[in-house]
Amino acid sequence: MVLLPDPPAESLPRLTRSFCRRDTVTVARALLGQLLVRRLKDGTRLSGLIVETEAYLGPDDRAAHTYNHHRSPRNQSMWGPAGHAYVYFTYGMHHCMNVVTRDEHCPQAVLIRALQPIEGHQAMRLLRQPNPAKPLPNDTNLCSGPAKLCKAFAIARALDGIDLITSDELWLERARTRALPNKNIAVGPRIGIQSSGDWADKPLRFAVRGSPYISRPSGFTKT
DNA sequence: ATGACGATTTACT
DNA sequence: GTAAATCGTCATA
Repeated sequence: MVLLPDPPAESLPRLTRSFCRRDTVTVARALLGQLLVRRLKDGTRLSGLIVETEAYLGPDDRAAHTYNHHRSPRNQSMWGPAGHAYVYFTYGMHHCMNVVTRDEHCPQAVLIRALQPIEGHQAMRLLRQPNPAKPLPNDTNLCSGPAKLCKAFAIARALDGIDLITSDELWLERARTRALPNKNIAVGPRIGIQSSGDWADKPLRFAVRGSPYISRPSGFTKT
């Protein structure tokens, strides 16, 4: 089982806009092992290593919110520059967060699906608060899904469109210089998009191989 | 104005 | 394994 090492306690250099502007699959892979950081209003710092991502490839991608060039107030962040957040609300109760990739008017993004909690476990637990009488059994479930991590990080529509490169509320830090080697990346079809025809089968989900912090251990077809 | 639909999670059989 | 929760968004009228 491959556990990622904890990054140093002090803050790391940020990921750049150039990092995010690259090919979306490349970014989805390169984000694995990098740190998502949140500063709450009260100053609390939360962070987690990214262990699972999905690539959404724009107008051609039937599973993407920008399929067939669909553009609306909801998804306009995907049409903007790389390095901004696309946060959407779904199922009447959940938020999910993406990192926008490529150039402006090329509406692609990487969905962040799971994190390995690093800083602020206690605050995250309070934010998740599934049932105060029945606390979460362990930290592997804290951020093991796209909506769970948004809840734990207090990420909602108010943060949609935020610039992850310059923001002091939500940003990305470089926890590893080299991309995770391919042999340590599990690859499979994306989750929850079964009605998307042939795009449902494409290998656009990426995870740190063997990590206990991912949303679902099954479904991976290759490295 | 109305109805169908989620890039999900949780509880329950 | 299945089902319920719950509502913003968008297409249609």
